[in-house]
Amino acid sequence: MAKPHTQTCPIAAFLNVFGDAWTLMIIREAFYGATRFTEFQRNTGAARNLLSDRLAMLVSNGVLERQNVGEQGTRYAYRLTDKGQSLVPVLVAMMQWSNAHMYDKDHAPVELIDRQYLRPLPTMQPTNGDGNILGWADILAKPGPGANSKALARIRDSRHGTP
Amino acid sequence: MAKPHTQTCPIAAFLNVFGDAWTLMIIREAFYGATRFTEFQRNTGAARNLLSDRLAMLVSNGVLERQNVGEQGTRYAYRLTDKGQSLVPVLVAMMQWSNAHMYDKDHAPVELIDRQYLRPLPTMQPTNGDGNILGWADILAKPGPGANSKALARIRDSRHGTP
DNA sequence: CAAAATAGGTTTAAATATAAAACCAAAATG
DNA sequence: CATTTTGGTTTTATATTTAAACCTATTTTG
Repeated sequence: MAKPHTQTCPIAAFLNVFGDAWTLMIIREAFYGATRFTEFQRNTGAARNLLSDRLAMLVSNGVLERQNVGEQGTRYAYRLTDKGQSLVPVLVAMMQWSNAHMYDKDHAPVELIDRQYLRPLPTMQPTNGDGNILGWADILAKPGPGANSKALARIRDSRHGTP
Repeated sequence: MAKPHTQTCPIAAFLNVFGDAWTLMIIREAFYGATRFTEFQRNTGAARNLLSDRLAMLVSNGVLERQNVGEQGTRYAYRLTDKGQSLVPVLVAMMQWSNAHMYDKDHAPVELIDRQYLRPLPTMQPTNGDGNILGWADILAKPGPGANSKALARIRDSRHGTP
């Protein structure tokens, strides 16, 4: 992907890395255990040149690392770094939204289950420090220490920013 | 966007709607309070033809609804439906990941704050029914009632599916 | 050990999508 | 009633994606 987003915004920054049709499919496969180029290709169906580009992009962004695995080189394994592993909440949120809204009741193709007790995971939701669930109305988007003047203007103009 | 993903998979289904550079920027703006075409255009920077396509796609997917607002028609407001509102966990997970991994320490441009107590939100994480935080290793991807044979094979072949 | 198959790509051409600007009609504003 | 705003559509140039062919090094097979 090009990087269309120049805004100083965490969503824009996220989309500059993951905002295309294939990158999160690659991440999904990495979580499901894929490590080899061919495995990603077979399981995602992405064109090989795109897959090549995206894997390199993810490595350069520190989301995956490429390890040499063959005896004489030219065999590689792509694995999630810690940075990549911490995408779990994003993937889970996406799966839960899809399961709830994209399929008829009780027709989800994949369910997320607690491995220990074999119960479905509750829907992830934002909470405050006390564990109370927060809706969007309870959340304030506050300019952080890295906000520039454009970001400040955008947040100020929104009907959801710091009052 | 085309819809490249034919897999029976909640991530693929999600990406068929949101897997491009602009759609989630539009959703972000909707959460921040934008409702009008021009407002989305100004705040995202998307080309007008693309914005037009994407808004129509989101309406046809039931994520936004288009309400007539002018007295004589041809003035419209796009608002999040309940389905759209329930994207909050996805957006929050993305923002939290970005804040943690894409900026230097204490340089996040936007922080999410509990509006009542004015404290930063804790990082959203998947939990089990008892509220215990689960890592990916604690989660099982189980074929749901809607899994077809291809989905079953993919989950079985993964190193993370039902044993 | 030779032959065949596999891994991990790169290159190329055609199809598709995006970007940017121009254009337009209806409605609101002054 | 002239001007501006809104909500688009159309057009053209550019960039990206797709699909297939191609390539070389390494493994595996017989």
